[in-house]
Amino acid sequence: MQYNFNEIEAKWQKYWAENQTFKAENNTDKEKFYVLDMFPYPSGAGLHVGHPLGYIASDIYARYKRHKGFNVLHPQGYDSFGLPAEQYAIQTGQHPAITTAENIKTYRRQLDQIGFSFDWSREVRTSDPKYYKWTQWIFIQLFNSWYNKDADKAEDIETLISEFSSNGNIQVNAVCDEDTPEFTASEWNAFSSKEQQKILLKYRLTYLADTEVNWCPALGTVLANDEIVNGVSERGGHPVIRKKMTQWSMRITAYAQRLLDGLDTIDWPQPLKDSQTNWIGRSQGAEVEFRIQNSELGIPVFTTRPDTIFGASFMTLAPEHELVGQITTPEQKAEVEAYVAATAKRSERDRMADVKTISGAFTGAYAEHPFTKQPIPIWIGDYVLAGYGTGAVMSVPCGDQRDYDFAKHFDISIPNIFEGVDISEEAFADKEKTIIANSDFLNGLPYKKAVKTAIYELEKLGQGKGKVNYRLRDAVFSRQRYWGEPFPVYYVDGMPQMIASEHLPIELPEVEKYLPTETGEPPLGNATVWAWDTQKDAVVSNENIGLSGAEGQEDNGVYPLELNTMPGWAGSSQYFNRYMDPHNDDAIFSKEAIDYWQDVDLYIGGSEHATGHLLYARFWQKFMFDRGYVSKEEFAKKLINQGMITGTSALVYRNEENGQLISKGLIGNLNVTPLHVDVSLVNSSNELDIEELKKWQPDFADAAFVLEEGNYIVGREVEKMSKRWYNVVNPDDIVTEYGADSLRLYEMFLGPLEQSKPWNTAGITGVHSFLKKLWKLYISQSGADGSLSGAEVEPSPENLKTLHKTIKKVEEDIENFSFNTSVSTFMICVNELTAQKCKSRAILEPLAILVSPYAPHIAEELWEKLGHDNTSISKVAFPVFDERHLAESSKEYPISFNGKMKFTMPLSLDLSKEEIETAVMAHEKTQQQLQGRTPKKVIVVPGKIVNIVG
RNA sequence: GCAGGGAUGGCGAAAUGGCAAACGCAGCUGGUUUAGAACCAGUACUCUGAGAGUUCGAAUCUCUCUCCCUGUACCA
Repeated sequence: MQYNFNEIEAKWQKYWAENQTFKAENNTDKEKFYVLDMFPYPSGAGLHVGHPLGYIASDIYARYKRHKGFNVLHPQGYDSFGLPAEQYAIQTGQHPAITTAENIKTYRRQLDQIGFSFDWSREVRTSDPKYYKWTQWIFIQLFNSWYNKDADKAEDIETLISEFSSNGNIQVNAVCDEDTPEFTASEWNAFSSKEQQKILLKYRLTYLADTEVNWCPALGTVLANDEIVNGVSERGGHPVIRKKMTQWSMRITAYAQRLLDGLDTIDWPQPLKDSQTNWIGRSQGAEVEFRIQNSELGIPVFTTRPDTIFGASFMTLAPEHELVGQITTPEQKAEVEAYVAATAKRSERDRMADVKTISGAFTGAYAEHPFTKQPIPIWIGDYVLAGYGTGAVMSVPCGDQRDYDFAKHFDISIPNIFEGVDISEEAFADKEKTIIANSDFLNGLPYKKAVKTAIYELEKLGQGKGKVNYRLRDAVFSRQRYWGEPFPVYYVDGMPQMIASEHLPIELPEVEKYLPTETGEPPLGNATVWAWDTQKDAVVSNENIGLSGAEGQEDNGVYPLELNTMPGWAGSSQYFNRYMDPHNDDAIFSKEAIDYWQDVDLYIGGSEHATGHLLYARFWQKFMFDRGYVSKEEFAKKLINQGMITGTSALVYRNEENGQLISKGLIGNLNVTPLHVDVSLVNSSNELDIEELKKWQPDFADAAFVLEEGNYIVGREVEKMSKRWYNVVNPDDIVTEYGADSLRLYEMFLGPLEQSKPWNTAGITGVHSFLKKLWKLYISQSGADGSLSGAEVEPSPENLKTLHKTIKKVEEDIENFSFNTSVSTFMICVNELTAQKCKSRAILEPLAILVSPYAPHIAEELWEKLGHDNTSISKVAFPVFDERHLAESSKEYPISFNGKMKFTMPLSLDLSKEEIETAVMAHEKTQQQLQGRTPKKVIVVPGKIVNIVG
């Protein structure tokens, strides 16, 4: 009976679906285990073989945990809002919901045929109103919260309002906008409602603020930084300008320190933690106030080196700094304005690319040194960024290379404040070796002490204090897009109002076209039914909008709704918790569900989400924790980044002399151009199928080929899997030809999970023939019914030894996520058992269970053949390793001389060190090696090795 | 520039202080057999990027260098 994988796989996939084999229960005494994949964006291209790698690994782990008796939650869903569907809609007029639904269908079919043990009853789609209802709900919770620094957590905005009305904001220690004014309780109570709302926005965890964006007038849209190339739009090459727009932002900066500290509590890859750490960018130093001469103004600067304050010979402001206009002297005005204008014209990208050119302008103004009271010239320069720190620096040329270069370029003095250091060529920035000189009270102090003293003296003067600065900025949360979550927000008199949670979801309105409006409003500006009626609590036609807010007009309670939508990361920031209770219409999840499932035990996905999704999700989780909705401050205990599967492109070489295609081995010194050809045209020996190539692209139909030994040998190149290089391998083809179990095994067999590795379809025959051997081990080839003969015989000690060393290795491998070595172990095991002609049920049953996480279809079929009718192998207990079967009485000891192994000899494991030494020394080969010399030393490691030195 | 990861047969890799290259692909030899293929038996290659150190013993630990990948950057 043949191993008919197509039939077997279809049969068991149907069985699992019909029996809901992998449905996780919320009410059970079993211990929980939550295995999660990063859910995919369903793109139109479908899956290639690189995509399922992480899913296969997590599926193996989930199946293993079920065998181990856990109640496993292993859900899957779709991150289905996003740009490609919208762009397709702009081009074709097709509603993104339709394209998205079609793509999901393809994804589901492709995922199903690989045999994943997902609990599909819990599927979520971020673009489903039933799902985004809760994304909108979280937004409202954020709006209704502020960050209390004293409690170090988010609290209900009502607690802040009551504090304001009884004590004002003087004693409030909150994370808020820089420009928040101070007020007393009576002042607060005297404010108009609108004024109060404006002030509260400065505290809310999501707030409206003016933000600089990249606006492309020709395309009528905001562009992300990566959509701009050389200052013009990537698409169309239109100019892009910086524009201030009112946008929703998330006060993630409130959580900067906790996001940093939390990293120590989770088992995530170090590179990922490092990029989050860098992204948050904590730096410790001081804020120093420099007063401007002949002026009331002061300029605060942030520095990590307050110890070098006596070396500050000038100040530099970012050209965009708000004080530039006010402090510039009439004589310098023309130069400064020209410089500011020139900088504004340069794109971010230009500025970043060109860091070598030094430019700047003198404002004519002077600041006063806090200690020496000497005048310090104030310059502007584009090496100072408006968005970091205070947008101004105290320039210490002797201690900072950029300041040094600037000073040299503009001939500003470079005082040396370091003991025994030569600064004639470059700045000196080694903190550890720093001894301060020429600095009054700091003279002779090393770096750390000098910093402390400098801060102490600044505080005494009232011109500075110790400060921690973060690179992390608040996250802009508005997008001028159609295909995203609408905000549950309407505007009364320009102030944002939240729609009450019970009226959610606010569903995306229909629009005629998915482009921005002619007046430059986002696509939702095209919607005609997009106003909120506060009487009916419903979305109504825009025509009903009253003349609300206008002086003397009657307010009919119908207001315009927000036109922006939420960014891609909104839907993915709490989806892992929604899986716990995905159909709950009354709450994002029930308390029982979150209490039981708690958090993700294992999260597998790509490292490209390091500073996006994974940072925002941690932020929202901490917020949900503060507000008491979840019990874990970190949502995923362990995270693994699977590596990328790269493609192995195939290349033919065109001789530029005569246009002939030259086989790779014959190129020599010829001038050739490599051309990509489809990988499916090449066999495992790199031989090209010339006839198929001619059919594949007409360009090759008449080409002449220069062969070596009768074949055309292609070149190979490992590149990213992409249509462009004709190296994409579709899992559907692999499944049809070799089966899902072969695909699963092969993806694991390729190499360590976290490593990037090239795909080469040729190698799959190895694991495929392993499966055939496994099948043969169980199924008698002669018996027509495929019955197992001799299954009841007692296993031999040899059989048991093979089985138990396999159990041990496979269990260790799964726990260590070393799936590639498990596959080798299975191969060795089956090779051994085949050689032993093992037919014993006591061996074959546990082996089927061991294999089942990796190759579940064949395992189910063999389990059934072993007589377990109509039951799934998926929840059978994992075999228990028994050391007794591995017990050995003797070992083949390697005998080495000065560390080089010369021969082996068998010795009993019961022998003592001395007995081993005696036996080894007595051996004739030892005497041969020594040639009469007496060894200096004999190292005996019982059970391992003997080393003779001398 | 900075941070992180890496370098082992022709290829993917295994071995994390004790017999380097398990397992598989490709190659070679032989056999059974075929329309194509498939299957079985057997087999070679190579000495861990370079250099130094620690050790009885190093692919593995330490240092220096070279090269490759990934991320990130006038961050004060």
